[in-house]
Amino acid sequence: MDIGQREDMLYLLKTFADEQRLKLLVLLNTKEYNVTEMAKALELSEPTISHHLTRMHAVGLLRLRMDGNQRFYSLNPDRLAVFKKYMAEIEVAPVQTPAKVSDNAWIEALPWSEEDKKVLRDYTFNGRIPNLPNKEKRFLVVLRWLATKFEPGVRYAEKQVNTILSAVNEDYALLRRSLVEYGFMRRERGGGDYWLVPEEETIPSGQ
Amino acid sequence: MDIGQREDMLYLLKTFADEQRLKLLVLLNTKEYNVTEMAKALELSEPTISHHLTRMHAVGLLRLRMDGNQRFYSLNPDRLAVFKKYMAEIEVAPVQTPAKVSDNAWIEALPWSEEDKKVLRDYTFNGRIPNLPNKEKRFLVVLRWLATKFEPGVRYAEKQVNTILSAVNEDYALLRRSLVEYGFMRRERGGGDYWLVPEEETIPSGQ
DNA sequence: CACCTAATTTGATAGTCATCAAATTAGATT
DNA sequence: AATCTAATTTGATGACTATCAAATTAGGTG
Repeated sequence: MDIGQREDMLYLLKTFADEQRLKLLVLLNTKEYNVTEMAKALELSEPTISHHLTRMHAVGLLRLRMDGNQRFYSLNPDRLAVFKKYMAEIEVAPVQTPAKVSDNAWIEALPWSEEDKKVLRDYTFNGRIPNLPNKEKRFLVVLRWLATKFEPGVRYAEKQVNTILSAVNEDYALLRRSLVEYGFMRRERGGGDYWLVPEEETIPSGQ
Repeated sequence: MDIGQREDMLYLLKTFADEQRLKLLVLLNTKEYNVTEMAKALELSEPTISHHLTRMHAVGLLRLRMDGNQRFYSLNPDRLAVFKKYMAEIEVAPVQTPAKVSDNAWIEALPWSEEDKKVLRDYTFNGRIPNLPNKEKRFLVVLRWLATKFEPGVRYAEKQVNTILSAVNEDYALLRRSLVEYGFMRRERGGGDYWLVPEEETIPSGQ
């Protein structure tokens, strides 16, 4: 991606990155509109709409048709196509990891079935789980693994739990809730500390 | 595109729409970096880089690997893929015209062959031609039609010509030049007014 | 010309955010 | 502990910009 292209893309991006302008794009996707109509549709003043339209027109995203007093704006599909091309060109190179085998060594060390370990291998990356599995069965594997990150007999404040969980996935709230729901952890009545449920009271590993 | 998706996309867009963050993306495309390295590369302070990284990490674009004191950030290709998918989904619908038949009535009124009229029907939209045809043959049809917008015997200043042509397509300069090149109009020697070439001296209509 | 309507421009205001210096946290080392 | 290094957090500042009211421009019509 050359420098001129990046500048063009940056300006296009900044134009797109506004809630009202996104709404205008969606509107204009179906047909052309004049300024008054758009102001009504978005519940904004005409000067504001005019401001946005001027900007979008300046980057070439819009076409303008004059009709008497009125100005009808419509999308410029060509320009949109250019933008989409830029976006598509952003490389999603399979990030060349330092990829030490040791990164996954901890999985092999777990006293689990091959099947469960495969789930972990599939979903972990540098010790994190960027995307949680949807299937309940695999999600349970993740939860069981998360449980190993807590010490038996120790009481954890909610904040501590959050910190530990967020190291694995951003949606730590979901994880915390799920750990309790599925019986891996318990919480003090009335909302206090959390603690690990002893292994023998837990759902057994899949086979 | 549902509402939640649009919010997600908006936040992603805002994250992308910053010069430094774009640079970071390009950097991280090849390999992981720690904060100090990135600060050096972009010639910004560490807090500033940290600020950008935090944001990018919050929307899930980055992975984080801790190594002693250092924090290595890398791209999250999955999340990038999601963003690209959003972008690709922006519709470039073939703008559905108000399509009153009356809009096209003027075409039927032309004393031309069906073939030529079909070209005009295909390319006009509310009296404009948003995308000029590439094929020379069709482009000539457009030029012949444009010629009808000028009065025989009248001398037009360049600005007048531009105004008339830009009502049809933004690239009025190309149109003006082409009208002269293909012999539909002439220009005063030394660069002055334009005028229409009498019909009988013009390239005849296709069949 | 006077008037009406559509739209833009101008000017002011408020909110967001990129940036950096200074202070703080946290891991590693001695 | 004391210290060193890497990074984040805090707080302040400046730049940008979305928004609207008021003024202005411009086409259309009586």
